[in-house]
Amino acid sequence: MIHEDRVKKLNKKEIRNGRYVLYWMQASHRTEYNQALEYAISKANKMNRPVVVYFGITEFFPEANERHYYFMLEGLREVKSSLKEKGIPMVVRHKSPELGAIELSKDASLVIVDGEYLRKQKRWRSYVAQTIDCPLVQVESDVVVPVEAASPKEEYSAATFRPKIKKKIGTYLLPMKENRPKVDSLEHDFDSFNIEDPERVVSSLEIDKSVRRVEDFHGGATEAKKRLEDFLKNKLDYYEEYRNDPTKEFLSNMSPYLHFGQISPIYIALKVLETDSPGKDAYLEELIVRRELSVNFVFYNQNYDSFDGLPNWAKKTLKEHAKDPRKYIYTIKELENAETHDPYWNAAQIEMRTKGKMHGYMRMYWGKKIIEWTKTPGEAFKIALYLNNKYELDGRDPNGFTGVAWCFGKHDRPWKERQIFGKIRYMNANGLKRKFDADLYAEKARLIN
DNA sequence: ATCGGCTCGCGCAA
DNA sequence: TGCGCGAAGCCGAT
Repeated sequence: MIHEDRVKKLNKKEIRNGRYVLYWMQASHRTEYNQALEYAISKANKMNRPVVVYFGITEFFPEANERHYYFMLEGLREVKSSLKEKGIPMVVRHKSPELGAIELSKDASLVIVDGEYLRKQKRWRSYVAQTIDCPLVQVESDVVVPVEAASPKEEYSAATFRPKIKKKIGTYLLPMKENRPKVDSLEHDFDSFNIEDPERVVSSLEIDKSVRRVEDFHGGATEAKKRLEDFLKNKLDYYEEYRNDPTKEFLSNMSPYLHFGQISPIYIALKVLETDSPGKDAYLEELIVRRELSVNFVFYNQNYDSFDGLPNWAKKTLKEHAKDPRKYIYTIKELENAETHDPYWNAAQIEMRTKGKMHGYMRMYWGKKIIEWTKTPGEAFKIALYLNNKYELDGRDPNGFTGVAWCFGKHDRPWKERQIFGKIRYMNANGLKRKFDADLYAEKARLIN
């Protein structure tokens, strides 16, 4: 059973007697622990209809480049084959996602879509909801606690959000029974875009190819689970101690997989709870409280991707210091090319550019320094978000928008006023050195550059 | 090494 | 209305 709080009717149209139940896959690129897929299967079984899964690949997805497409396609290839094992066809169309959903809805009894919280995806959903002639039902499948159940409003900080979501976790963090569709529909013949070979697909698409795919991360549910097993076995015990040390490898590295929905946060959390590791609580804090606080931010704050979305005290103090003299001013190109005077900052930028994932601790330092080394905080915000979305495999994620905003005071508190930063929390290289061997980190980056 | 101050707003207790 | 407290802070005093 899928909890009713995950389910939201996006229009008021009636279920009709169509040929199949359509699942428009958008956020959750997986077949395991996918509540939207399960919901579609259970609806279809009740109506004695087959399930059809649809995915639309557009070349115009904002800020997506070869790095993201390749990782996504590796994951989608796996989705297609595991759906096939369940007797479910996956139809891929090479067009804007909402247009294919509308076309395929014409023969559907109803359409299910998974949950997403960003502007563009919300617009696609509402356009489809009003255009099609059957229900569009959203099932939130990439959070432990559905966003509106966790809190009815934008939260001020982790401290205000934590007690609210903690009370709800038990209600939603449950093992899920997976059902097979009763009606096999593989014989249905759909015109589908071939995604067997990610390399070929990427070269055939007219996308931004200036950011190459990475060697360090490969997409797909199998790869995600392999990494999770390694984390639980070898790293979780030391997570609390070493997670803020970027010279070590003690993070779960789940964020790219979570971003594309290739693994479920519920699946991860249940696996973590099966252990008796001392790192459990610290990790679940990140996976659930912090991650879903970021969903709360993008869901309730329409300006999640700009300076305007910051709390008033932060905007005020940053504006008051916008004209303070800067010792260093770098252009976006110099930052992008890791050409600053600061070897630690450069190392972080190189790590992101080369690996597709910057260490979590360095993301804070990295963002703070962009404020310090650009002309205005408004420009700094744009540059930080641009670089984050371009190079991180988990770019464009609620976590990314929230992480950048945090550097500018979101979910944080004021500190002693100083030049440029005002009352925003300041960070400097001494802090890095206090916590880990920063020169080793810089040296490692030099080797991969 | 450790500690208090910095500073705003939330939310609970009263 | 008062008060405690907060993602990773820094900084100066002891």
